[in-house]
Amino acid sequence: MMEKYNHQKVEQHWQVEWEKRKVFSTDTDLKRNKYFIMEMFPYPSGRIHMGHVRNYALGDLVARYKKMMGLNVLHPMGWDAFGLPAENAARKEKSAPAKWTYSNISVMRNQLKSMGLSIDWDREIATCHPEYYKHEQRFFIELYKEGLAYKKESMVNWDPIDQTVLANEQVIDGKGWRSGAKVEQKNLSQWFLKTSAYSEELLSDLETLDKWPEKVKLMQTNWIGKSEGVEIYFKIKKSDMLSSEKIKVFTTRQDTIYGATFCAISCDHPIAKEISKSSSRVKNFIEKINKIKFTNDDEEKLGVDTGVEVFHPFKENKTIPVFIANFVLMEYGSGAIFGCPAHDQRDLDFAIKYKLDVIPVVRPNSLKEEEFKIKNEAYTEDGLLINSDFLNGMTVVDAKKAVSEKLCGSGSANLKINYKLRDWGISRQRYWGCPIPVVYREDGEIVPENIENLPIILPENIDFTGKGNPLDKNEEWKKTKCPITGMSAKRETDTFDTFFESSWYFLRYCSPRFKDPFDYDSIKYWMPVDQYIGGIEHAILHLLYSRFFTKALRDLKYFQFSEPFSGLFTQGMVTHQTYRSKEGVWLKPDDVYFDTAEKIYKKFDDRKDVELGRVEKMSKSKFNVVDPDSIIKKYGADTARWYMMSDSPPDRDLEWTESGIEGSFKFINKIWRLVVDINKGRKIAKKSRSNEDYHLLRSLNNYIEKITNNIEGFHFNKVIANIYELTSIAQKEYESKNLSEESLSVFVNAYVKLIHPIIPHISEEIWKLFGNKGMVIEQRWPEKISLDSVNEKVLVKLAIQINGKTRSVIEVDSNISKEKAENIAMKNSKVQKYAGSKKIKKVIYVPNKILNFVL
RNA sequence: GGGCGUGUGGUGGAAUGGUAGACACGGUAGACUCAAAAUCUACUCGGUGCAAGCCGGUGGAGGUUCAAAUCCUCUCACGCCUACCA
Repeated sequence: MMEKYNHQKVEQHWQVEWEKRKVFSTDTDLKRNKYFIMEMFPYPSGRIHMGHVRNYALGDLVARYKKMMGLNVLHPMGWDAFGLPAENAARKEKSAPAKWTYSNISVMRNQLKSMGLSIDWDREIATCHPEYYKHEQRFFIELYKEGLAYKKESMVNWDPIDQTVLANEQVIDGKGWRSGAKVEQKNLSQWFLKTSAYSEELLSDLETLDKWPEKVKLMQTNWIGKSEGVEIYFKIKKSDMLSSEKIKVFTTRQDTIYGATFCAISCDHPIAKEISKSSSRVKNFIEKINKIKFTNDDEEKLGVDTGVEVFHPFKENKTIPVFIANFVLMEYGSGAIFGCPAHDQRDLDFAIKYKLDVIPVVRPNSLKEEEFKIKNEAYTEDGLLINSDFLNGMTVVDAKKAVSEKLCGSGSANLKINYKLRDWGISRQRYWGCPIPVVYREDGEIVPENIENLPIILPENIDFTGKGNPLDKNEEWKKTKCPITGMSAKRETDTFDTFFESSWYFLRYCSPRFKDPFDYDSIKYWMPVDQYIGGIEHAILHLLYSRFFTKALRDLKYFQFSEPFSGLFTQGMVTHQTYRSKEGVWLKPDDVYFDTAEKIYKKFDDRKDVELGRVEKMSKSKFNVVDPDSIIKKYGADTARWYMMSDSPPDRDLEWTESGIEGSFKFINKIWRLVVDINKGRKIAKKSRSNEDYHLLRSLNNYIEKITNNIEGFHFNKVIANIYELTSIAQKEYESKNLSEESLSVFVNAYVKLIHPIIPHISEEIWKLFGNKGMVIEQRWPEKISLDSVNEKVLVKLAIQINGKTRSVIEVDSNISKEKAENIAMKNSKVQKYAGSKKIKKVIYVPNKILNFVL
C-alpha cells in the first residue's frame, strides 16, 4: 500500500527549508533585470480571510514564475497597521492599540507563512512603527514648506454624545453608528494636501499606464473630472443689500447664454450669506436647507428668490433674477450657475417649480424650429442655435467658441478649466495614527517640527475610558516648546488619515531599514513596481493618493520617476452561497442541510425550509465566511492555492464551494500517486527513447507553450485546465505504453517546474523524490525539449465544411498543402453527398483549422 | 440620472471571426470491495433516430460574412461604480 501524501508534514518542511536557505532574500543586483511585484498589504485585523488568500496566491504565482524566468524578484510584505479597529478594541477589551496590533501581526504573519509565500520577510514593515512613520512626518514638513500642505476650515461629521469625529461610513441614516445620536456638521480647522495642484498631471499620466485595467483608469478620469468652460461675470443691478458688483458663474454651455432665465447660487456662497443678514426670508431658507441636508437625500429642488437681479451679458437692459438653490454646490466651480432650463434637466425642473421662463436656444438638426418644443425634458444633445441673435444657425461647438471670444474680449469672462478632484483632507481626530508634526505656539503661530526632532512618537500612557480623542486630553504629551524660539507650545493632536501610510510604503520596501526615507540607489534599481495586485475597491482613493505622493516626492527631489505602479491587476472577490430562514434571518452553512427527498435546503433544528440567498462576498454578518486557517490545516496550502486559481478568471469573482475545494484536494493527491508510481516504474523501464515515447514528449512541449502563454496573460484558470489535461495525458500514456526511463524523467522534471508557481510544496517534494539536487524554485522555467520527431508526423484535425457548416473532420499532416487537403476532402463521402454534382464556387482553407467548400 | 461591465449546459467557465460547451464541479452507470470510502472506466446541451446521422442551440430581434458566442444596429435582464459636478 502506497503511503498517502502528508501535506502537513511536507508543507511545513519546505517552508522551513525556504526560510533556512534564504531563497527569497533579495538585493540590488545591477547585472540582473529586476522584477518588483507586490500585493496590497493587509490591515492586521487579527486573522487572514479568503480575499487575502486569493490576493497572495495570485501574486505568489507570478513572483515564483518570474524568479524561475531568471529575474531578480522583489516580493515584500508589510502591515497597514494604523486605524480605527485598534482603538475600538482598546475601548472594548482594554488592550493598548499597539499591543493589540503587534499581536495580530504576529498571528497573521504565521498564517501567511503557512501559505508558503515567496516573501522576502527581511523587508517586512509595519506602518505603526516609529521607524516607519518618522519618514512621513518628514515628508509632511517638506510638503508644508513647499506649500503643498496647508490648513483650512472644513466640515466634519460630529457625534455629540461620543464627542468624536465620525468617518462617512460611521454615519448610518444620519446617525452615529455607536451612539445612535443625530450627527451634526461641525466646522474644524484641518490639514490638507494639495492634490489639486496635480490634477492635470494625474489625469494626463493615466495615458502612460498601459498595463493598468481600462476600468480603473476610467474611474480615476471621472473622479478627477476635468471640464473645460468659461467663467462669466454677471453684473448685479444696484442693490442696497449687497456690496458685491458681480456674480461669477462657471459653465461649459456658454452657447446657451441666450436661454438663461435665472441665476442660482449656493447656500454657502458669500453673496447668500450677505443677503441673509438683511433678509429674514433668505436666512430662514438657508437654515431650512442646512437642516434637511443630511436627513433628506432625495433630489427635490428648492430655492428662494433673493430679490437681487443681474444683467444678461448680451441682452442690453435685460435683467434676470438671482435665486439661492439647494442643488448648487459651493465646492464646485464658483458656487454659482446661470440657469438655462431648455437645455439642462436640473434647471428645467427648477424653472417649472418656480414658474420661470423656458427659452429654447438649440434645436435638433432633424426638426424645424416651429416643431421643436420643450416640455418636461431638457434637450441636451447637439444641434443648431436659435433665438440667439448673432449665434443663430451655428452649431453648438461654434457657438461656444463665439460666445467665449466675445465675452473674454470684453473682459466679462475668462476661459476656465475645472476639476472635480479636491484637496485631500488628512486630519483625523484619532489616537491610533501618525502624529502630525506641528506645534501651536502661545502667540498663535503654527510651526512645523525640526526634522532632527522626529519622530514625534505616540504616547503609550493613554486613557481610553473617556470620550473624544485621547491625545487631546493628554496634557503631558501635548505640552512642548517651539522648535525655533523655545516658546511654550502645544502639539497638534490630530493624526494622519491612514491612506497617508499606504501612499508610499512601496517605496520603503526598496530600502526598509535605511536611516533616511530612501536609499537613492535602491529606489532607482527597484522602482517602479512592475506588478501591483489588489482589490478593485482601491481603484480610486489609495491608487490616486499613491500616484499623487509619488509625484510630490519626485518634486521634493527624492527620485525622478512619476508613476509608482507600471502594472496593475485587480482581482475579484471571493463569494459564497448565503442561506436565510423564511423569516429572513441569515443562517450558517453548518445549520442547514440538503434534503435529497424534497430537493430543498432545510434547517437542522426545526426542519423548516431554507431559502437560498444570493451568492455574495464573504462577510461575517451574512455567516458565509470560510476561515483560511482551518482550510489550510485540513487540505493544505497547495490545495487552497490550487482552488484559488481554478475555475474563475482572476479578475472575476470566485465562488467558494465545498465540492470545489474537495476536488482540488483530490487532484493534489492524484498528482502524488501518479509521480510515486512513475518513480517506481522508471526504475524498471527501458533506458532510451523509442517511438512510443513521442506522444508524451510532444504533449509536454505543447503544454509548456500553453502554460507559459497563459501565465503571461494572467489566464490562471486556463493554466489549471492545462495542467489537468497534461496530467491526464501523462497518466494514460504511462499506463498504456512502455515508456523509457529517460523520457519519464524528462517529463517529470519539466512537469514539476510547471506546477511549482501554483503548488510549490508538492513540487519541491516531487523534485526530491526523483533524486534531484537543490530546489525547484532555484531552477529555470522549462523550455521545449528538442525532439527528433522526423519519424513521426504531426497530425492535426481539419474540419471539412460545406457552406460554413462542418460536415466532417479529417486527420492530416500539419503542414499539408491546400491542394492536397482538397484532394483528400473531395474523396470524403460527406463532401460527395452534399456537393454532389453542384459547382464549387470557392474554397476557403485555414491551415490546421478548416477547409470550407462554398457551393 | 450618468458611466462601466456581464449574459454560453444543472453549476463555475473554455472558445475573441474558423469543429460551441475545453477543463472542473455536480449527476448517471459500471469495475474494484463482504460493504463503504477512496480510486479507475464510460456517458452527461436539447430534440430525433436501432445506428451512422440529422435538426435546433451562446438573453431577445435584425444585419454584415463562405463562416458570428465573437463584428454592427436595436432591445431586454442583471451586476458594479458614481451621483444635483453646471
